[in-house]
Amino acid sequence: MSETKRGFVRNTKQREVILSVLRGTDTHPTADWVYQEVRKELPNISLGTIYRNLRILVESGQALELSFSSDCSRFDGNPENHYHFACTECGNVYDIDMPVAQGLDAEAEKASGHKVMFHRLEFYGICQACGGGADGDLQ
Amino acid sequence: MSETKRGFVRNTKQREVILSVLRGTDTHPTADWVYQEVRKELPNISLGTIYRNLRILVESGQALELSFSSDCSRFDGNPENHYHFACTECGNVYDIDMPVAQGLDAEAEKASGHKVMFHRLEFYGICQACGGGADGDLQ
DNA sequence: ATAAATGCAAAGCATTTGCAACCAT
DNA sequence: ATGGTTGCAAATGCTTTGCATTTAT
Repeated sequence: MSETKRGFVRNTKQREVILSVLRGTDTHPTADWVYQEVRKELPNISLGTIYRNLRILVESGQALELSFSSDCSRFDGNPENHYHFACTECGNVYDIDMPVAQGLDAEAEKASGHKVMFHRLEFYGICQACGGGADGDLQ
Repeated sequence: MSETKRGFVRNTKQREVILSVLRGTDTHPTADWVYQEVRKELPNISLGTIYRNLRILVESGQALELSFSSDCSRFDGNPENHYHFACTECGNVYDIDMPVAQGLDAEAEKASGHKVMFHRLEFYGICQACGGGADGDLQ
């Protein structure tokens, strides 16, 4: 789940262009959009290279991936809005019993100018079962 | 993107069992896990039926789907943690310029007992371009 | 020279969909 | 009887991967 280590990384024209495309937009593009864009400069690049490099950029902290922790949807029988904790180690998702901060919606609405209906909040870290206690502070 | 309207919905044994399986666990199962579980009671049910009914349950507010707004990953060239707004109408994702609430991590850690490293917060609603102004209150 | 990175195509997976049969209303 | 629902299988779409070749070091 966490293959964050990579011996060393070579600089390639492809990765350079991908990163500059990513930095040059605020549209939170999909991999395919990046592909189409990069192709204008490197017509022979392949989608596989886009994916491989996006992953490298995310793992090395140069880009953010916007998606839920899991690669597939998970479902919750409790339809009321509540928060979740996802363990980055084992992938388990837990409910968090803490009050929903409604004030955040108003704050975001003022900051963005968009009509905010609700929000979703997920916490990430190491769960108790994986050795990450709330007060452990192992590292 | 929003096919929330459905003429009327019939009650079926399949949907009943799916909902009870969903209500009977707190593991935030995947569609496939639900499938395996429901199969113990209805051996002939198909995965397609699971997916169709999970969608109905989510659309009718009886269950929650845990996933990012989009069906595919989106990438952000800004690697610093910040919040996003996703329009439920057009699917566009916008950055929100508001301070990251670090206090939330401590609160979640206390409430959950897990070691929290960071959190992700997304707001949902109607963006300005789709007619949802911050003060509009159209409805 | 050496191993990382690429392009290409095939494969993998989660999810959706077309369709004939079925069944709740 | 009507049309929503199902089971099945094929299809779709995003993402990954195997491999021979290229290329940064």
